[in-house]
Amino acid sequence: MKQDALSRSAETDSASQRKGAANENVDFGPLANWVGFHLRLAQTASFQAFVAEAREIDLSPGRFATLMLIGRNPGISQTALAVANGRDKSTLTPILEDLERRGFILREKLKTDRRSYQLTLTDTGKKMLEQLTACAKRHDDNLDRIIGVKDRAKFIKILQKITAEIGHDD
Amino acid sequence: MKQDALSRSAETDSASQRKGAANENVDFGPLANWVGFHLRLAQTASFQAFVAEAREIDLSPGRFATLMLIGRNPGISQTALAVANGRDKSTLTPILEDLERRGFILREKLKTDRRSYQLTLTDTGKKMLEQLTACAKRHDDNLDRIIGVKDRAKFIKILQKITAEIGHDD
DNA sequence: GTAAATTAGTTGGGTACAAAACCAATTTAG
DNA sequence: CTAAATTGGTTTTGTACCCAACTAATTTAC
Repeated sequence: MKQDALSRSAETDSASQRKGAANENVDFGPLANWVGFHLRLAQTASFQAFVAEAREIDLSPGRFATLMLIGRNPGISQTALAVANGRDKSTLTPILEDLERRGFILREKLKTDRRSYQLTLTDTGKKMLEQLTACAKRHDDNLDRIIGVKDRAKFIKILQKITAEIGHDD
Repeated sequence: MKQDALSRSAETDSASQRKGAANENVDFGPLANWVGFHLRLAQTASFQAFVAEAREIDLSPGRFATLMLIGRNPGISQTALAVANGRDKSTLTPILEDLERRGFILREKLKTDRRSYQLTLTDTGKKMLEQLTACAKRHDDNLDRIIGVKDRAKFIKILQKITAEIGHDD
């Protein structure tokens, strides 16, 4: 029920004298019931799976969300993009540079405010976004299968609630 | 229903002439329904909140899980620890070095297999673990309040299912 | 026995991220 | 209009992570 890469090695391992700290027998203590811990594990796993799914295309999940947000909000600024994306604006600098270099996006200075950029997708970018969308859909269908259609909405709602409310010690 | 960290800043921001790409009006497109995206946002938020909660103590969530696992499984090896922790063993190298340097853990070579280390907590380490446990409990209670006691078990179960099943394309 | 394969841990190279300090353009106060 | 504050974006610095290549210890094959 909880086989990771580990159980494989335990089975492969004919010698049973594993010294008390093998995989299945690890005691997680209170960790086993802590949301944050499982959140991290699930996020990591899902991320990895996405990367695998999108292996043929050479664009990470982070890039994907970025493209999607630009596609949906043409003219968006880097700061707004960062906020929507839940990342620091400084994180976006190299990502956007890369996306521009690869010809997926355009960065035009605003006439009215020459500090800020106006981000839009190029045609190539739009094509890429379509590919990625298909790919992400496959990935998400997988998640659907695992979560179950019935619980999905509720699950997402809880995730959103966590994002919105935690740390905002109201 | 979908306020992120963003809405806060939008409220703080008295000037309402945000130029069309502000926070609330961002169109997330299909992203809004994708589990992976929300998983990332929630994980990041939860992580940040933990760090804030544990600010007085100077130990990150990752360190915390590591300490807990060693405390619960004295003598565990670095590799087993990495697996349980869902991280690469190479990631643990500097972390364990740090924990050892700070006097929280002991790393003893096994007599029977001089390649591997046997990890245990020192008394200081045990004290620290207790502090952290209390701190993590506060953090988790917060999450509890957000998720609701009723849904918590189910939520965790789904997270585990994702961790276990995704990528194992059966 | 020695050679090949395996295993525990480390090192090096690279990505993704945040925080703080910074620059330049713009707005606000006086 | 000028000085101060604010804002959009970049740079720098530091952490956390993975992967692939490596070393040393141990096991397996012959």
